[in-house]
Amino acid sequence: MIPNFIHTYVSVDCVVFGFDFENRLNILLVQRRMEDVPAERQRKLPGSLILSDEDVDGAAERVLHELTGIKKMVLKQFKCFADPLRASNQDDIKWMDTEYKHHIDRIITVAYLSLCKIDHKINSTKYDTVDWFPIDEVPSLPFDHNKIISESLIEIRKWIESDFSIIFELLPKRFTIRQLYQLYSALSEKQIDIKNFHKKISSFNYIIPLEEIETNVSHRAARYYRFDAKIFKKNNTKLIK
Amino acid sequence: MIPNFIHTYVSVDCVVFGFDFENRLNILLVQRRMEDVPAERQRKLPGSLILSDEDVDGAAERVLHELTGIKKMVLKQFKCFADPLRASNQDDIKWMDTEYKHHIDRIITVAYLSLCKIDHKINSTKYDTVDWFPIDEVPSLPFDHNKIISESLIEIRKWIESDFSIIFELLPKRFTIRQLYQLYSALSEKQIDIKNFHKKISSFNYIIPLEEIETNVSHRAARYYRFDAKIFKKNNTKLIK
DNA sequence: TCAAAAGTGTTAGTCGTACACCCATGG
DNA sequence: CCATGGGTGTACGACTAACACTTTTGA
Repeated sequence: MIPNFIHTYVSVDCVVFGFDFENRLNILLVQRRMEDVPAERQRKLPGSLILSDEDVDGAAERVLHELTGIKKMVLKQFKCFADPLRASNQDDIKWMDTEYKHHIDRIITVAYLSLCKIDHKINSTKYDTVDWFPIDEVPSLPFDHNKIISESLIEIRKWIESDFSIIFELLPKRFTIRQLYQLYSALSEKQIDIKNFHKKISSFNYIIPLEEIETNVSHRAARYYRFDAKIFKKNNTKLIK
Repeated sequence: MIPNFIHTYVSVDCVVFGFDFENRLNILLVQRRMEDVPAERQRKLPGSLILSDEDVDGAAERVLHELTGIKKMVLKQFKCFADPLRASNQDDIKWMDTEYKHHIDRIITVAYLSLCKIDHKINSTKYDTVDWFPIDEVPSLPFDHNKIISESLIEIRKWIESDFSIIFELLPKRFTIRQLYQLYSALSEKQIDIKNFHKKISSFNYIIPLEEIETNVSHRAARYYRFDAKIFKKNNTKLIK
């Protein structure tokens, strides 16, 4: 043992975004089980220590699969959090003692972003409770999970900017241009006129108009569209600057 | 001890870029001392294990300071490398044994980008040998350092794109627009006509023309300019899209 | 008939690109 | 006087932003 250098466990934590029907960004939180702690303090980001034969990407894929039951989810590593005091809260140390059957007093984590259609069924093999929380209703979380979430918001915006196509991971397979507009507005600083946005989007050959239109709306029904990833990849350019 | 979960050392490694007078991107490599290994195999990225009271950013700052003697260098964390086999080469294990006086067989690292004016004096308090290598002349390196470098190239391009002002960290304090052009060309896919580049750059109010001009050139002497960070921050916008 | 949103068209202005032209300097 | 690069001007086309206008639907 070298006393000066850290010798520690390493975890991954995943911030999974969804976009709800009220045009809000949401995040998946799980429940950790602890006695003597009020239910509101029981939420946390899904995550896990890394196994001895795992790479970090592999660990994140495992966490996401155990969380949702979905096989292949898009994911992006965005930052390593290693503040020496990030796991120094007594509740957190106590939780790790029981969860991992071992006393852990420092731990560094590698944070991942992921995206999920909010209407997709969540089938967790690991957690009893998995819920969507609108980002402005996320409670106070253990460790530095609130900090991770706030940095993930900056990161998802950069991600959309550098690869517009991943925005469709958050939308249903068929969507209206207004839905796309509202999602884009929630994720981008730039505010675009919706009419011009409509014109621009519908001009892209990888946005395919469907026969279906909205029903039971008190205004002219909007057309549904789908995103064609193959055509997008051919053009490859990022068409929204 | 939990056998399934990794319990490991964590290091930081820094890829420090410079831009030489032949318009090539360079990288700083240090020498590790090992007997029975040919000199060509002795190069590596500057790095260190993290100390027990350090955050990763702090460790990277320490490494950069020990490497160059410069107090504040811009730096950016870009990726955690944690392949279980990244430190499984026998030479590398042997080197860690002597360097850290302890047997280490797995180690994960957090990679950082940094930028340095290539004419700045390097005053290392830790390494005897620190040298600039043009990126296409980087030798085969230990661990996954070659992989880290190739990913850092993608990352520095993204960085320039998202914050144009950091490009001036690589240029001398006074520079010609041609120098800036050549650096930009080396870092960007977009190829711009140099005349239009000139017109655009010189129109920015944070690019200040100096009285000085080139001497001893066999053509009309170019004016020197300097970058004014304060004025840039006021405008804040990224002016090259 | 009204409100609300879909969807199309027009126009003015901005910005990038291409290129012509003149300037300055050393060989 | 020529080659080389500095530096400025112009003109065209593409894209953006603002907004008017028409269409469709339920209440």
